[in-house]
Formats: sequence, structure tokens, C-alpha cells
Amino acid sequence: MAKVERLRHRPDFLRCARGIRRVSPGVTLEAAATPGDFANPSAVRVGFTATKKIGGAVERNRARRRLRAAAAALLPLYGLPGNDYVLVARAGTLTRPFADLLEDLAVSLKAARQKLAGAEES
RNA sequence: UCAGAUGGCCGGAUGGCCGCUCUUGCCCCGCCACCAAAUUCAGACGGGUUGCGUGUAUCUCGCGCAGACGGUCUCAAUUUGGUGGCGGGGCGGAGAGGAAAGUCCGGGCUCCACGGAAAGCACGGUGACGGAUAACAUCCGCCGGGGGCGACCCCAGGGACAGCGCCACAGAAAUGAUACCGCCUACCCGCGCGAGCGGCGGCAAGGUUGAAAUGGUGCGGUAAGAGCGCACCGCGUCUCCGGCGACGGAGGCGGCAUGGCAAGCCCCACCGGGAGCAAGACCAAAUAGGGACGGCAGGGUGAUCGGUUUCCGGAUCGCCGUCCGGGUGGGUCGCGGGAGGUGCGAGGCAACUCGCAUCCCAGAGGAAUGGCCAUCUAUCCGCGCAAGCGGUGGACAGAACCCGGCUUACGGGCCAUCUGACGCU
RNA sequence: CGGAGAGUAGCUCAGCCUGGUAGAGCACCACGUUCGGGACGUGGGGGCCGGAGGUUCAAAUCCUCUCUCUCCGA
Repeated sequence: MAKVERLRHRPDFLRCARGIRRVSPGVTLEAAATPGDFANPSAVRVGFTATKKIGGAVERNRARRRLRAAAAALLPLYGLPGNDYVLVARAGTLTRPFADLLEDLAVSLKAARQKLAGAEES
């Protein structure tokens, strides 16, 4: 099972935004390979983004916490070690039932895993 | 019972599973350092002793090598115990607000080398009076004015005879107030027999405009009028009384002067140095006390440094402008024991203060304080005369150095005191 | 988190300090000019000054609160 670390710096978020992107009603998933200087082959790194479009500070905090709970449940199972993931909150993140939110994230993670693995081989 | 006023409080509850941050209170594990003890190994020293070799050498003796024994010292390791530090795990404990918000005021704290002295100038702020407070634009009490039947509420509430400025349009006239319409013809002059007309004049009552027209109402008075006179009201002023005071009350006098705007400049009184925890400090890494060009000043007693002037020290040293280049995904502290909370007692109308007891109560850093589920419940919606049934499922909102206020947002509930109306006794 | 600044016509800005009439350019409409269009000329329409309250006779302007946007900061 992969170890999960947190992204803390702006350049990491920008690089993931330029990488792979999967959109579902509950969450937008962005992903890219961890750069060499910080690479830890056994770890998955993850960050969260909640923009002002979501709402005030209360709504943004709540969206980030739901995403964090979902990521804690699924990332060790479906995340590909050595890669960075960014979960972006959408309007549906707050209202969607938690089971559906988990399903959204699982599907996106599996799709991204295939793409990332393919990119590494080529 | 209904309607309302004021003050205070609450800010969904319970349980389950899985998580996050802090905490060394307890336990366990690992690593490191130190101390103590024991054991073991190695080495050194010298002592006697045993064996072998060697010297002419069998013994004594010398030298060399090896072994065992006990002693001293050094080093290392291990074990045990203790102390300290770091890391990890388990148990336990704690973990968003009344506004955490807006950043509108007041402070603490930090830096600006010091923020010293006395004023002045400039700028900004406050504004009845008395008190509370660390301080305030806050709070309490009181005064004055305004609103409400009332409980009660609202008021940036000093000065417009220190000066400057403005008052558009309308209107005769807008501040040295004025005379358009109008009123009068007593006095004086002229004309006319006369009523009267004209002149010389008098007046500001009435009309019109405007946000505002220079006291108001009544009576007297007059040619018509006018504070011209009188009464009351208003205003001003003097005296007395009450109050710490703002101010209030009573009496006398004045014959009315003093339009509005100071959230226009301003005057008076009082207050204020600036910037802000991305302040700032330490450690690590990197580095550089960087380079080029131009201008000015040039070994003085100069320049710069507080918003500014002066004084007293004091600090820094070439100054200014333009251009080029280098570095940063760091860590720790600041960082929560405080103008602190709760309870009791005392003082005070109150704000608040004092004393005693007791408690420790968030500290993150792409940023913790949660995710999911179940039951109950406030509210709202529908049905029902009602009891109730079904559905919905919590308002505003998230700490970022801290504290005291103000302001703004907020579904709903609870408590206390008070007012008015109606009803009953 | 802290600190500055700006909201006025469809767009870009004046006017605010010193209160009484909101103006300029571009754009829009009509007419002229041209065979027609553009350019040019003439004329015209369009704003309750981000919102609420206060001071004042009177507020875009002065004061307070509030909303939105922009910029700066080891």
C-alpha cells in the first residue's frame, strides 16, 4: 500500500494542472509525475484546491475536508506511487452523496492510473 | 389575553465506526550522549613462574619467543540500572465564534540607533457636564433638545458680535437688508369756490417669492404706521437660591439688538511620532563589503538621520540617478498565564473597583479542530376542527500575534423587569 | 493575514478639494455629401453618479455604514 504525502507548494499544483485531467460531477482530478528531485517511488503525493467559486471560507473548508476523507479512503488503493494528484472541488462536491463522491474519485483514479503507467513505459 | 419596550442568555442533542492537530500526564520500543557497577576481549607495564630456542651451557645466570596465573592502567564491547535528548507507538486529556467577519477606533508587543527637552508650525482626530478605564470615537450617570398615550428611544450636543467665504432659482429685497405693488396726506408749498389734485414728504401694517424676509399674539396709539406704549410669551442681561458641574428655579432690568451653513475654511480646549507578527530575532545554506556609466561634492566641520523648525547630546559616512547581475520549495523562536475565566463577599445608583478561593481553557502553517451513519428535536410545508400524521432537517458564519470596544450579518428559542389596551376579581 | 486605491452614458475618463447647471472622446440614431459605402459635416438620443443612512433649504460632491473590483507586501 502506498504512502500518502501532502503537496505544499504552488509549482506542484501548477504542474499537475498542465498534466492529466479527469472531470466528474463531484471532483476534478489532475495528475502528473513527481519531479526527480523530490521523487519517492513508494509515495503518492496529493493536494487539494477549493476556489472562491465554491463559496465562503466555511464552504471551501467543508469541500476540502470531504475530498480529504475520500482521498484517504481511495488513494492508497488506486493511486500510482511516484505521482502527484490534485483534487479540485466543484459545485457538486458539497451536495453529492458521499458514496457517489467515492465512486467519482475511484473511476477517475483508475483512468489516470492507466494513462500515467502508459506514459512511463513510452 | 393581545400589542409593545428594555436587559441578559443559548447558538441543535445523543450514540457508533474511521480520521486530523497539539499535549510527555502514564506506559512501551528504537537511536544517541553521559554516569555507575559487573563481565569479557585486546594492548601496555613491571613481577615471580613454566616450556622451548640460543650463548662453552647440564644446573645457576643473560637474551628472545610462547603459554597459564594474579596485579595496575588504558581502550572497546556487552549486560543491568539511572539521567538527559531525539524519533515512533499505545492509553489518557484538549481542540473555532458571538460575531472568529468588516478592519472603524483604543492599547500591549516589535522594529525604525535613542524617541531626550521645550515650545512653535503643519497634519489628523475628539467636542455639553461629571465619572469609569491601561486607553478610547467605548461604557455609566446626569443635563439640554427632539419623538412616543406610555415603558422608553434618538441626537458629531463647543463657538456664527475673531475673521474669510457661500446662500443657486424665484423675489422689491438674501445681510452695510430692501421698497415693486401698496398705505397716509396731520405738518409745509402750489393749484382749485370746494370735494380734491400735484409736490415736498411719512410708513413698513397688508400682498407676492423663497428653505429662510430682522421678535410673536392682543390692546392702546396714529394722518397712516412703527416696541411708539402696555400685558403675556420668546430673547438678552443682572442679582439671589439649589447643584461638584453642565444647568435649573425665582425676581429685577433692557424695548429687541444676534438669519442659516463650522459632517466649508476657521477659532477655542484637549489628544496624537511612523510602520506593522509577511513586525522582528536566531540557526543552516548560499553569497558580495557586487559591477558599469553619468552627475554633484570633494578632506571639510561637511552631508544624512524625527512630518518640520530650534536646542542638547548621539549615530552613520562620500551622496544622488540610470542600467546590469546573483540567491530563496529551509528550520526554530516570536506563539499564548492573560488589563484571563468561574464562584463568593465588600464598596458604588451604575459603568466598574477591591479582597478571597478555585481553574488552565485552540495554537495550524496549501493551514488541524473533521468524514460518514443512526435516533431525537427547533423551524418550515402539506393534511386535519383538534389531538396528531407525513415530509423537510438547522440561521449568520471558520481562529492566523493578543486584548478592550464599535459596526455589520443572523432561522429560531429561553429568562427577567417594565408599559399600554381589553377582560375578570 | 496586513496595507493602499477605484466605482459617473454601451466603453475609456473629467467634474468632487471650493455643495445648486452632470461634461468630453469613441460608439449609436437621423440628415447632408456620394452612383453606393467609408471618411467628413450638422443635429439628436442615452446616465436617478455602486447601495443605504445622516448633515444641509439643497449632495455625484461633505460625513458614517455597506457591497464589488484592482494593486502592494518576507
